Amino acid sequence: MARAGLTAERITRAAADLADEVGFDNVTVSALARHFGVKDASLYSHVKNLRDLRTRVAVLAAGEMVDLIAAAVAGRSGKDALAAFAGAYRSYALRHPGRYAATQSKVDLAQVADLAPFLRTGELTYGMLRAYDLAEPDLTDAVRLLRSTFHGYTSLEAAGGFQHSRDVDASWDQAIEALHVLLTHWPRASKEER
Amino acid sequence: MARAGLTAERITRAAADLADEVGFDNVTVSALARHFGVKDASLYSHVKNLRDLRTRVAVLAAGEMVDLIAAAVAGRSGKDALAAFAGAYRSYALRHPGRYAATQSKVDLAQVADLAPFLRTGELTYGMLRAYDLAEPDLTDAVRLLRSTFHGYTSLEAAGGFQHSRDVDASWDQAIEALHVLLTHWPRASKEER
DNA sequence: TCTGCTAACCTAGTCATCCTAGGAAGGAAG
DNA sequence: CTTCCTTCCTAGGATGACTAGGTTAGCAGA
Repeated sequence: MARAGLTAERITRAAADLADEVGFDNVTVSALARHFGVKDASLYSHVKNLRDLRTRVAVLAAGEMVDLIAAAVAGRSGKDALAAFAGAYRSYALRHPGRYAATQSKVDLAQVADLAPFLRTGELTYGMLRAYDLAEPDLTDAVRLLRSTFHGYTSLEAAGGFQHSRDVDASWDQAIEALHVLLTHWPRASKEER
Repeated sequence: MARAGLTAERITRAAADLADEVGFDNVTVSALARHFGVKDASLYSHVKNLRDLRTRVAVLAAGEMVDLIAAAVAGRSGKDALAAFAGAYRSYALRHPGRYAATQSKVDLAQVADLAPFLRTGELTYGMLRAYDLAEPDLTDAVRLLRSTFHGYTSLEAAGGFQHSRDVDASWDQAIEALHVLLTHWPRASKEER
């Protein structure tokens, strides 16, 4: 019998593709085994268990996503960078819903070998805000607000949470515009706040 | 043998409690049956299937949540109303993570008998923005941005997505403050936008 | 009190999935 | 050609969703 040529990487990639098709939660070891024309048990030589597989998909997706965002932001600053970051973020989340869901799943970071993809996203975000001249703790607050908005908007949109009365792309552009205005008029923490 | 006194409502409530304990995705018919000291099959006389059960939990949670928000917002307007809305929203999401996850799960609204809880949230949000004097389409855009931020922040916080370097409550207060500023300086859509 | 009916609940079974233990075969290194 | 590791297998246990069809509790009416 011919070997299927299984690898942790190939399995992870197939799992990510499957997640984009049927949803991250519906990725099953059995379905992957069928995809490779192989028995379920065979996958366990390459992947510890389902949680391990999910973690691998999360790392893969986080890496892909941060690469795309980095490429989009490169050479831009201020409002341009903000729009590029947001556009790349939303584009990835909508194009790869399963992969994106993976990045948002509770991953035990202690289990992750390569933390770089997760850390780079933070660095990119902080870098993007450099143009707005914020100091801590405003900087962290602004980062959190941006992340929340990006994640919230895309996940609500992907879940069909918005009615169709108003174009979703236009709303998004407007949201970016609004966030830019917000960052330029950021209400700085007064001294009595810590 | 004594009857357990099962009801769709009792099952739904138990499922919601279980969801808050172990997570919405980990709610299982078997576990609920065990909780009632009953066989799995018995639940299917009251609830069609797992999806039906999840939908019921979602409706229950949405109703509870909108009631709390409505109570918090009542009699307030402007920034006060915004802070009250946001506080009630976040408080519910953090106190009842399983229930909150249920409200965010993709619910086939065609299956839901009572749509009122879902519609009331929208009404409350639009009402809250009345003080900021926005016209369409800015109004819808602002609503979407607020919902995105609230949902994004609470779900990132619940998932442990924020580092511990900066107090999460303080960041939240600052975010509300920032959103208030944003709403008062909202960049209105110019005429060439539709 | 007895009869009947309608649920509520059960037994028994199917199917899908995750996962483990241990065996056989491909194929590269010696 | 032999050795040995890895890949993939068979076999099987456990849990969970769900169905078909039977039994019984407990109430309504005679």
